[in-house]
Amino acid sequence: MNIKMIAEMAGVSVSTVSKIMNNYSDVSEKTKQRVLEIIEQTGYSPSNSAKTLATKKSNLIGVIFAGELNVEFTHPFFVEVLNSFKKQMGVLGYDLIFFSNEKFISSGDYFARSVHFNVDGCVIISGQKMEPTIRDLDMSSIPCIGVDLELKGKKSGFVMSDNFQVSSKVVEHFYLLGYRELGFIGSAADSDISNLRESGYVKAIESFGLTLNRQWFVHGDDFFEPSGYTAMQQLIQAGNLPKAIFAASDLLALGAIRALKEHGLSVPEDIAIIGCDDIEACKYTSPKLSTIRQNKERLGILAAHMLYDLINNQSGGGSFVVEPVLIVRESCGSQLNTQ
Amino acid sequence: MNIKMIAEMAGVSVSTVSKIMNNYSDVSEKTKQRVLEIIEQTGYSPSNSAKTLATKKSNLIGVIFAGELNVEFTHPFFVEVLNSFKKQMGVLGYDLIFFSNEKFISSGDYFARSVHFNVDGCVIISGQKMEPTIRDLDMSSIPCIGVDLELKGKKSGFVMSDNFQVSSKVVEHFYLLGYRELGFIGSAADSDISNLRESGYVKAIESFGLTLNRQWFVHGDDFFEPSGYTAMQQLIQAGNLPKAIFAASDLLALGAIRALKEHGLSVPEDIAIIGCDDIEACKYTSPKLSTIRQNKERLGILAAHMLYDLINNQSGGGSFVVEPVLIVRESCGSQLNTQ
DNA sequence: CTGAAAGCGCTTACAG
DNA sequence: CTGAAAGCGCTTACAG
Repeated sequence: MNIKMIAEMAGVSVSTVSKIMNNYSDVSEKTKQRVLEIIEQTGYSPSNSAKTLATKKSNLIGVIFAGELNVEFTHPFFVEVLNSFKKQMGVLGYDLIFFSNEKFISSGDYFARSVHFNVDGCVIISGQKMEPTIRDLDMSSIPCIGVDLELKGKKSGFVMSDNFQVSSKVVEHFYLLGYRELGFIGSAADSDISNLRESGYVKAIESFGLTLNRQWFVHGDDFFEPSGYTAMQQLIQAGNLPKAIFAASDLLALGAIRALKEHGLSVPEDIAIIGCDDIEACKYTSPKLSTIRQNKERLGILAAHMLYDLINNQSGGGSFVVEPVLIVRESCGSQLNTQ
Repeated sequence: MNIKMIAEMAGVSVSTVSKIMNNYSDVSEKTKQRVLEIIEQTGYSPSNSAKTLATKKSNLIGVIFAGELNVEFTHPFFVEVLNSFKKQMGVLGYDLIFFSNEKFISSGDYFARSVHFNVDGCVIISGQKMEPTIRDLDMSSIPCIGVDLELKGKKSGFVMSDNFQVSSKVVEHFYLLGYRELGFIGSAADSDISNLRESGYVKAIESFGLTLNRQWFVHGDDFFEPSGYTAMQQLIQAGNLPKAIFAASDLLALGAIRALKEHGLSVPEDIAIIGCDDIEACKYTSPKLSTIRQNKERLGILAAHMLYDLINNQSGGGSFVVEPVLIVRESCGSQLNTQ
């Protein structure tokens, strides 16, 4: 079934059918109805490849997770941003394509893949370690939006959480609850996100006039639970513990709590803990984990709208920062101190 | 940059370049090297739409989540199967496309979307309620693989967990631990998966010669935590509690545990519980949740290979069943009884 | 071993 | 308001 067959069935030319499919106004209402009816009956759907070839627009958005391969869909942050991005992009008339073909000329070449598929734009979500080839895409003429990733290209923009606020909200909360001795558990030294949170934390501690004690700052190898466990053990072995700890991820926080429990210490009575990310498990642990939530839905929606504007030349990029929110549950000791 | 420009730069014809790109053998090694070098230098990547138009093969696989819209990426099962499917499909040379465009003629028409994008095949993952339009795709000539979804078309196949075994492993485990009074918490009456697990559970109870007591079978409105909580409350109110309960999802199990705790009952001492799915939270709750895990990675890999074979006419469909595995943690009371 | 030409299914000036 | 024709960038018989 193609446009030629529809044209024949309706007794009109191919051009006329095309015009009708694309909402041109210079077609008589009569022929329009007739053709539309046939399209309806036959269930005809125009070939996207032919259309893309003729127009250079594919209505496809490339989705890229700039980090370790094949963890994307199990990455809680990515997945939620993506969900809201997809929904919004769908409303705007676009479908999503994921690059996974490993037979590709050079598998990390996102720019080549983007021209290969003629995508109208790309969304790039920041993962653990960024691949350098992302820059080629960023600098190209293909519209790109970074999520938690600072893109600088002429046709690029980005959205991110206010990472300074992430940490500053934690410090403020600890401060108001009366904690003065604050520790930190981060990921590896080469993690941008962890470093951003740590430096924001340090700045906030200083701006609250608290004493910064580096011996309470420890780091794991990644953002996962065992790293938090090991990091906390270091702290315990060292002897002198802080009263409250901010962990750069919920899993790190959970690992820390496990280590604490094993040493007969309780959270939040002996030590208060706040995590980061608000993963599903926070609600079901004991104590329930207080955490910082990024507004992932908003991040996704903003990314979609910015990308749309970039594609349609309605904006020259730029960036949006969205405010994180502190979720108070049990592990920070709020109830403890307000009782 | 297109094939014509490459041809001119190399001083050969477009046909020759095409042959080289597609690994035809009837090209001299000399010209082949020259052309390859130019391709390398220019970073040329052939247009997918032109290629698709000419060959009717897109190297694209449509990914469909047959259920409520826009929950897909936050669905733990979907996401893990997809991760492994994507990886395997990538190795086989395919990319993935997600249908989200809501401006499409009729947004639920998966068949039309599939021809629109000329996908080589589709993977359909079973969600809560299946949309009837899935059948059109199933019955079409487009290769399809269902995951946890029985497809019947000539060019279709499916992979699924052995749902009878899911329940039967639970009953066996309970039995060996000495529990004789077994309850069940399911989702709504129209959920296929919940029903499958329930009937398997009933069959297993009977085959172990245990007494089936329907008053210990309760249902929530969905698979989420609050439903488990409410269902458990019903059971508690009714007075007479079973000694062990199998919940059709981990979240239902977690809700049930919360209700139990609130009534001063403890798990597994007063009542043992096994969930289903093995979500991440299981490891971090207290007690840690015993559960049944579907082999999602295997499901994804199998789906990819079957789809590949279907696309390349190397098989006529069929189905694979993969064995679920019981993950013993704390909530089932294993330690309790073996001490 | 190489190349000219038709064809895939659309869109878009352009002529009428 | 309608249609003929060129063109988008590939592939593939086919001729040489």
